Amino acid sequence: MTKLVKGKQNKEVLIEREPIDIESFKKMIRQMGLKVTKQRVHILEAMSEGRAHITAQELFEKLNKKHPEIGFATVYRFLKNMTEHSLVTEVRMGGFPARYELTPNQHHDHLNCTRCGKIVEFENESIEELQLAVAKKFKFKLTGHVLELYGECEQCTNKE
Amino acid sequence: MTKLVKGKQNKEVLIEREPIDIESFKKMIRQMGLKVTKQRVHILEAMSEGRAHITAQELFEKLNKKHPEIGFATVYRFLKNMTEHSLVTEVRMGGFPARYELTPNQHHDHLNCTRCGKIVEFENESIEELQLAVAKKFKFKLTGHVLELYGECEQCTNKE
DNA sequence: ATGTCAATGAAAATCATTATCATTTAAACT
DNA sequence: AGTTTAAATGATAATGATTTTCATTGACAT
Ligand SMILES: [Mn+2]
Ligand SMILES: [Mn+2]
Ligand SMILES: [Zn+2]
Ligand SMILES: [Zn+2]
Repeated sequence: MTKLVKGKQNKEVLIEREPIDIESFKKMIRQMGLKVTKQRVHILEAMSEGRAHITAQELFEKLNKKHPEIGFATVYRFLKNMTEHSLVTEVRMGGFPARYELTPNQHHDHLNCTRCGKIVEFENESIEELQLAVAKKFKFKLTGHVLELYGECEQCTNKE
Repeated sequence: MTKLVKGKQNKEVLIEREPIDIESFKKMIRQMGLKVTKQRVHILEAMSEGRAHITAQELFEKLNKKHPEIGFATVYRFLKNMTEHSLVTEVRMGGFPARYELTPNQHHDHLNCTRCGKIVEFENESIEELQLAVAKKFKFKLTGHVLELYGECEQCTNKE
């Protein structure tokens, strides 16, 4: 069953992202070997505007306003498609529902405020290198990693 | 409903862990402000022997053999208690069920083989320091982090 | 030994996500 | 432009992990 609950819209500190037009969206869909449907284009539009890290539920609710004809199964399905094709990155924080973002050119990890939900994107080349060194030490072929930092942001620390 | 399915028992490369006796288990339970029950002692016993990183289901099934009177609600409940008291550490890999381990003295992160499920524990002081630096840069008070490396272990790479 | 309140276990509920399936539709082909 | 057909959709049911409920049991302070 589908809830329609408002999630608080918290701040994000994002790395640069270039805007994308409808034609590019269609191209992206074709590149995945999928048919171009209005639902898929609308999903990509919705993801490219507003909050970068969005849950499937939030995305469905956002879409539901302008395009009530889109079912949430389609949202989940297409998010999965895009994740498999690395067009979208799935971010899991703790045991919470997965959040999704259009994969930017630049790799990054996340710093999360456990009080207000603020998300900061960062990249640290030294950490990346050290990760490779660790994998090498144990003779692993490194294919991916998850680095999530948790803490309290400045505003939350001050306002208490 | 409760399944009784065998999960494959994969290798682990663990940091040192000192064995714990029943009296210590009881002490741990009392320190959490909880009553000492046989169920809780049995859960701690089961966790201290065998695979270090175990799911709630696996733990329940393991216990079920010797102590069929223990319900899985109790297993979940006590794991949650212990996690909140940092006696147990919850490890989440991808979208898979959470795994639990008795928190060792030494902090560590994990390197996982995505083929065979092998888990290697490691600690890297330089990465820890760099994480602090990142948090500081964004004026966050760092309270925790998740670092999981994914890859293919040597054996899996060879046997393909 | 007794009383009290926490703990337990069976079962139902919840939450996120995935699968099913009848219907619609994109797009390849006349 | 009309026909064909497999892919896509959306309503709904199903799933899997975890949590909650609630009647009963048990730990432990007195
Ligand atoms: Mn991001
Ligand atoms: Mn570990
Ligand atoms: Zn904050
Ligand atoms: Zn392996």
